[in-house]
Amino acid sequence: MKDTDDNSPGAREPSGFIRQMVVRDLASGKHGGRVHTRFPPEPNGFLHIGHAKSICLNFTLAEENGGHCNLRFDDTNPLKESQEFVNAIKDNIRWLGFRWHGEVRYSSSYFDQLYEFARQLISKGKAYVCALSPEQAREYRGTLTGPGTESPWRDRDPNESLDLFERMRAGEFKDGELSLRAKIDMASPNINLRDPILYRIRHASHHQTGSQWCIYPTYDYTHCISDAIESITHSLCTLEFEDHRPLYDWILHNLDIDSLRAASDLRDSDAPFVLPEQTEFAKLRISYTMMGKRFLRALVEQGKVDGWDDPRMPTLAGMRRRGYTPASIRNFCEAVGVARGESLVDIGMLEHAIREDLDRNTPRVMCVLRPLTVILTNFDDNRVERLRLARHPKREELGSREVPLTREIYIEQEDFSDDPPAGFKRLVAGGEVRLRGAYVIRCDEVQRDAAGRPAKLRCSVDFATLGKRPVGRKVKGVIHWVSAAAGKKVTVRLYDRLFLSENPTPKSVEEVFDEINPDSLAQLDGCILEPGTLNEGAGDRFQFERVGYFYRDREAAGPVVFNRTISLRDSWGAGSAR
RNA sequence: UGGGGUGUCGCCAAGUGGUAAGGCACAAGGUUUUGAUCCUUGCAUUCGUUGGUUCGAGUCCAGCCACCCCAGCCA
Repeated sequence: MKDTDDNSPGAREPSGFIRQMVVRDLASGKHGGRVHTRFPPEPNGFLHIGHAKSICLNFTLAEENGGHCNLRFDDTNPLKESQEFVNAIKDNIRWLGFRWHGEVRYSSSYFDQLYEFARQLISKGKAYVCALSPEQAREYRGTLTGPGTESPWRDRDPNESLDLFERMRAGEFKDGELSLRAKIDMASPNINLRDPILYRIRHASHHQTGSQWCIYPTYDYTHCISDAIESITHSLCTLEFEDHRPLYDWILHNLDIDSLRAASDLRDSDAPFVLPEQTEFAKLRISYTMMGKRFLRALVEQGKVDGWDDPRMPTLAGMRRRGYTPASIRNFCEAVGVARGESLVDIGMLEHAIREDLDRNTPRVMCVLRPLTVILTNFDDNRVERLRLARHPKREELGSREVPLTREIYIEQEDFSDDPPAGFKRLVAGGEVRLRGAYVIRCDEVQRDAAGRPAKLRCSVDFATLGKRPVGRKVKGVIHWVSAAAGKKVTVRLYDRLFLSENPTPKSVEEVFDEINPDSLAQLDGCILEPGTLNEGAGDRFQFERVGYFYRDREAAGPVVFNRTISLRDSWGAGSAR
């Protein structure tokens, strides 16, 4: 992001092991000077901030090196996938601001080719049709410390396997009855090499291919070939696939390289065809957050949250609805970096990224969340004073807005105190405070409700203080306010972290529910917003001065709702959260 | 008792044999009609640990310790 200093002496070396690897590969001409990456989600759920890390990595790596990045749906398991997720994922990636190269890809569109390659492996005696049941296969696989046992079908004649494989495809067998396996090494210390399953029978309809197939290739078999077909150079994935790399390479190296080339996007080009290589990096984990799909799904399905796009969810849809900007998420991913060590990123880094963006780009407006009535006793009853306030304290080019001041206004309940703590610089009985962008007022009288709580303040305005310091005294406090007559009533939703513990690592769905913060959502219905904020063209993102950053929720009809994206930093009264 | 990985400031993270970048957080000052922003300053004699090689080691070697991943016809 900041390597824009092209006139600085000595171009900056890219940092991070993946960027360095690419630079090295480019220098050595390994892939004919190409960088081609891909983001390969399975459409079985919504994307979350962890996926954003991978998206940013793949797309920016290509971008920085004049390469391309494909979007490929890794859709080899029809049981878990759906078109709904395909659409949502495409939408999320576009929202983040990335554009994939060419058409969207699907592993499923390579099914014919994959089938042919499987036949090739069988013919070469590198794969066989096995009749072990899933349970038997597990027993035969052996353990972490002990070798496996070879399948009795392992040395089946290739022609017989070919015939059986064709009949599997034709639908002659039931789910689980037969499978296609690679013939590698049942004694390998790497369990992924103990004759892994390449194809399984699944009489299920697929969101892309319908009922065309009843056998489906596995991830391990599909991924490497799909990468080769798309002439991917750098295949980036997370650490848990490290043990799969030898299998990734085995499959590619046991296929005829010319047949791979002929199936690839490079088939009609002069570019050298080089096999893709897999590189792993650590997944993103964030404190007070949980990314497991299974657990997120449970939250949605059990109604613990409002849906996949609930603003408390770490999904991109949720973060978007919460008010996160694409830039903030991209900056965050850049700040976190990409390494091979498992780490737990402080959620404060995410909060910093969104505040940084919003502080710079968001117009200011006033909104009173919990109103307390104030009567300006020396302000004429039907007078409306139209004040001009800057939309942004540092960016004049953002212009100004008109804010009406009237005799009756609202201020924040917590900006008045009967019993002020040390250092309190807001309003107290007999004390003075500045109304933001307007006058200094003095609280002359406190009217109370039946319970003795302040219900209405009667204050007098010092008319000599508009844009000027009061003479003869210092008034430190500045509070926000809204005209009672002109203000708009809106609903505000305040969000807090969804999980209580810093590192939620549930084992079961029940444990997830135990981790939920009961106060993660507070809805306030009687908030009073500065008029003009709801006008056409005013935008959806604002800083409510002294309160936080808010995003207008357009999902629901009915009353106007603002979601709090993030509070302002608050160095006053660290413990006393609003 | 198998295999594959990782250990640098409270949290991320650069660093690839020449004497510990940066960001977040935190602390202290300054500016301020947002207790915000902004600015300044401070914040690892030390890189899991013990030895070794070297003029010199976070970087090389060996041992030890800790943590993560792998036994789906999931991805």
